[in-house]
Amino acid sequence: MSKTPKLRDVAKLANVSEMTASRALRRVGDVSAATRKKVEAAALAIGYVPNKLAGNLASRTSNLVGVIVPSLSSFVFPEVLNGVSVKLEGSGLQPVTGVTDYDLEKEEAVIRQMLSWRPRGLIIAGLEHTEGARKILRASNVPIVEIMDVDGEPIQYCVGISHIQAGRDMARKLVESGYRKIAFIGTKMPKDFRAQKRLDGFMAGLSEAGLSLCAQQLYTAGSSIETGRALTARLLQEHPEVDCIYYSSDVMSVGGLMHCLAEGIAVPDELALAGFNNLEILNGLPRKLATTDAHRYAIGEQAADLILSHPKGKNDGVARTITLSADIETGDTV
Amino acid sequence: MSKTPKLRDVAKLANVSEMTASRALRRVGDVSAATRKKVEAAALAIGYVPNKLAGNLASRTSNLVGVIVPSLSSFVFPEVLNGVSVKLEGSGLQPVTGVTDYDLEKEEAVIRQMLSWRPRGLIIAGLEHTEGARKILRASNVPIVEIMDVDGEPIQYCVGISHIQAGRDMARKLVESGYRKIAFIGTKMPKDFRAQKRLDGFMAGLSEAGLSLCAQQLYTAGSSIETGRALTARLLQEHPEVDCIYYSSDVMSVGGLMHCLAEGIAVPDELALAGFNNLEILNGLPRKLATTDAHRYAIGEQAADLILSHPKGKNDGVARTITLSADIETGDTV
DNA sequence: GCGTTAACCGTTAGCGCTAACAATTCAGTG
DNA sequence: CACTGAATTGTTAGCGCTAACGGTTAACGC
Repeated sequence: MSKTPKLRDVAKLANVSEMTASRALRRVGDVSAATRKKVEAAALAIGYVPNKLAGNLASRTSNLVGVIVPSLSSFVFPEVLNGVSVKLEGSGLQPVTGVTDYDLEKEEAVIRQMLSWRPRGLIIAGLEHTEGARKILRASNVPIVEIMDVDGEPIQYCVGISHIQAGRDMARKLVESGYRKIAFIGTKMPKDFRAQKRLDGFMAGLSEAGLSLCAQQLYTAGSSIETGRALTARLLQEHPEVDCIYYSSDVMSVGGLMHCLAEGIAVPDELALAGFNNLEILNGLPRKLATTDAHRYAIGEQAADLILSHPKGKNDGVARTITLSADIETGDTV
Repeated sequence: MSKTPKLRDVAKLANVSEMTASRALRRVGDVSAATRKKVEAAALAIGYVPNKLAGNLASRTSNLVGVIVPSLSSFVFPEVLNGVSVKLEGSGLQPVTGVTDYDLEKEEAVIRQMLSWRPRGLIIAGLEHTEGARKILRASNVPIVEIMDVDGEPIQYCVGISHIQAGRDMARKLVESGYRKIAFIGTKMPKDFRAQKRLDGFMAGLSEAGLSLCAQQLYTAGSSIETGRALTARLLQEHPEVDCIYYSSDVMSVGGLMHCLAEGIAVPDELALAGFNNLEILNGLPRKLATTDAHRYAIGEQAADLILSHPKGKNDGVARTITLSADIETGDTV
């Protein structure tokens, strides 16, 4: 029990060449069943664990897939990750997560770090990047999948929904349902491009109907039920006439619902609430709130699929965008 | 722009040896400021991205930290991951996540896969592993941190809370508060060792007071508000006398609260609810439910700290366990 | 002027594995 | 029985980088 055993040790013990041992353990090429058994037994006996650093270096490929997300604290990105994870399972590929904290400079550093592993693919949330990041991504010769959002210029592959459209659709739906005094509550807006796009689309949708936001609360911290509740309380105090609130996230709209429950405000009769994401926490509440399905899990799956099916060779330069439809779940609210 | 540039290309362009270029870019050893600038400029000019596979192989270390968790779908493990991530930030270490789906065989495979990257450390949820896994972990010469749970035999480092104690404490607290008809609702029990331990501790706590569970609902799917609500409804229908329910998770207890809100059951006067984890979703609800803080984030942080502070050399064979106190948040319930 | 020291840079020799090709074995064949 | 070709195994030459050590240079003191 001194050094960690190497392939050489396995080969010696099994009385074959290193190459044969390597082939046997990886199950590639022609190795007779007998020798394979012998090699496997030897590997097991000395507790051999292959060294991927060496293996990947020698074969000039890796089995890593980088996944770069702004945050892991929300409910959103873990689910994307989960979709990626599940899809990659069995393919031999391993997701590696990087977190950017909604900071594009940090994102560039993370991208650099990821690329230095020579991954089989890179999945990045968002279409906004620094020029430097864009440059190394393009030069990388690795399949790049930008996810969540399709409103922008993808580098190569792109899977997501149109947040502008999602905002606009929700505005239309709410107007159509008869609401006129519509407010907005959002968090972390400046750095969350997608939330910003939804708001832009939402306001555009209102304009189409000759309306505009009649109140607004912005907050630069993370989303939470508590925050949603507090902001809703404040907004209603200042603007009691509001009959409908659009939130940047379901977590916040649930907070709004909690406020209404506590204050005896009838939802949706006195006040309608709409969020975004279609999180699981919406299910089981006293009222089913309106939301837009952001297809988080599906986005993760499809991104993984794109990487899996990407042809080995040179990138063909053809960008491809998959737009998922962001369907509105009206719930009881609309 | 044909091949990806290598260190050699940088060195050539900067008119220095590869070694000097390497030192300059890594900022180790003695390199004059002038040459470093030259090398950095060259690297930037040709868009050099170092190859960590090669670098780590040559230096026989890596900057990866494996984090192995049962699931990413719950609210629990992403937060642990987050703690690890934040703590590792700036240290140059990168977390890599592996998911086991609460399956010990799969866990062993994931451990094997992680070790093949020769990581700087391994963080694994839980103390239960297959014999094979235990063996390779022990032989690996990599710092191993088992997290979440301290009720068992750690391999080396361990950070977590005692779930047995947590269950027992909650039982005592509830009994002390006057509840006598106490029920339990849990999900995914057979494979979730920690939930099982809490239940064991809880029942032990009841026994101490001469009580026992007066009803129980088990379910083998993931936790959700919806499931919590449904199981609560069923349990109360079958056992209307119940005055207090202990849930295996806060998500479930929130479901219970939703049922009570819908049915007009007064919480905690008619029915007390207690969960586990102290999730953020508990904040902002009409009632503050009782729970036990599982210190998820802190566990992640401390696990990362242990890896960071682990001495480079051989493991000294000294196991070390950090037990965080699982404090009860009584909320309005108790 | 010569040794001494420190700062800086280069040379050598791998890290542990695998692609590519070469070599061997061993039926089956005419 | 040499001959062919498929199946199986071995040999060679790195993958791209860095540890370890050796050399060079310039400054400085006695």
